[in-house]
Amino acid sequence: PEGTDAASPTGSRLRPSEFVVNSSSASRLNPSLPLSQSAAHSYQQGCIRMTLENAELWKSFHRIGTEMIITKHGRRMFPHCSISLSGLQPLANYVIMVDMVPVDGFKYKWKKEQWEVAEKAEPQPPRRTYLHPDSPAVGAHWMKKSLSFLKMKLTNNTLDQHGHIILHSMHRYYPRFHVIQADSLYTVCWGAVQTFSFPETVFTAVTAYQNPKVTKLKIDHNPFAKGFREGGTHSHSLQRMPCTSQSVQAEQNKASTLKLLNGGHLSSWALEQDSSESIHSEPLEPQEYDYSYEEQMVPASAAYQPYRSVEYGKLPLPSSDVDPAQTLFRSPPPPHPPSTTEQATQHQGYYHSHHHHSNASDWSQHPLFCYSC
DNA sequence: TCAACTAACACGTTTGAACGGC
DNA sequence: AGCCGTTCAAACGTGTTAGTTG
Repeated sequence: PEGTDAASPTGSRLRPSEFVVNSSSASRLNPSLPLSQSAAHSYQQGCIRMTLENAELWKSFHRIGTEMIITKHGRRMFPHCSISLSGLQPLANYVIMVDMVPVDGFKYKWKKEQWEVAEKAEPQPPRRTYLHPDSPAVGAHWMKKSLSFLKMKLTNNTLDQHGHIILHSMHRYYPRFHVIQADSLYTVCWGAVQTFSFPETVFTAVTAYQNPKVTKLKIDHNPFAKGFREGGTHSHSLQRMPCTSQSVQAEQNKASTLKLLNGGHLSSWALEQDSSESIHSEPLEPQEYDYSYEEQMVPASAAYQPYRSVEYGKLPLPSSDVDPAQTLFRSPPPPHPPSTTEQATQHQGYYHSHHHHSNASDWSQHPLFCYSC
């Protein structure tokens, strides 16, 4: 609430004025805000680092276009989200959470062995957050070993009562990890939020696998799918499936996407941008995530430059009253492009510092969080 | 007609209780 | 009594497939 002190990740107490609260998406995404200025402020808050475990596996899927099955009763992710943390205060309590963020404003379809934009995205389902079962725990605990979100499940059932993450099929998402300094689940909303995401974790939610390459990769790596490996009862069906080369497919996707978008919706930015740099379009989906906190984009390291925030200067964004559909159409939907981040030697998370200073109602958007309480 | 979705299925993995040995 | 390792059955998770839905 306004007027209440909030703890920084470093444990220092900051005056409310240091947490600029503004629920206006236009303000949060103000192109005129110097990034370096934001970054400087963020680094003062602490130096929490997050690393994606099994990053190579994620990349393997990312190269061909990760698909995640969603079912009525909930399906685990594979690869599952697993991270490691450093830079936390050993004795301070933290809560770790994950939510899923739409990559763009499109619904996709699998046509002729490639993903194409089908239509505008459906209205976003109830946004839920998965709370790591160890939460809250001290920083020393979180840094002791990697954190697994193995048991997090995805569902397409908007009436789900089990607290699973609700997603739309044929839409693209990426997991976003929140590190919140808080002594208990009840005080989470008063803590500072630091958010991380990884470009290679973008996936398309599906009710049935579309790309046979994804199926094969899952069978090869997921122990639960061992029964379907070569020599199994069903593996023959995979071998019949024709495949196009990655490069050709990527070009086809790009071409089809641009073709579809052309016709008044495609901006010059979309034409200029290489698809590999447009995976992460978080800055273009402000309407998707209406928390009342200042959103600061801070690149974690130079190695992650390809994952930098969008250059707003190239975007002809109106100052306010942004029509979600129009905004989203300004962003070229990436046909799961090969990520340039594969060149990075480290897999440190793309780091946003959300110095959260909001009221409890903001968190009421997280049913799972309520369940935990 | 067709793409998307659902539920049943077979198979392998995981989990945890029960047990025995030290 | 407590700890450790093994066994085994039940529960769980997986992709496939045929049928259903819109």
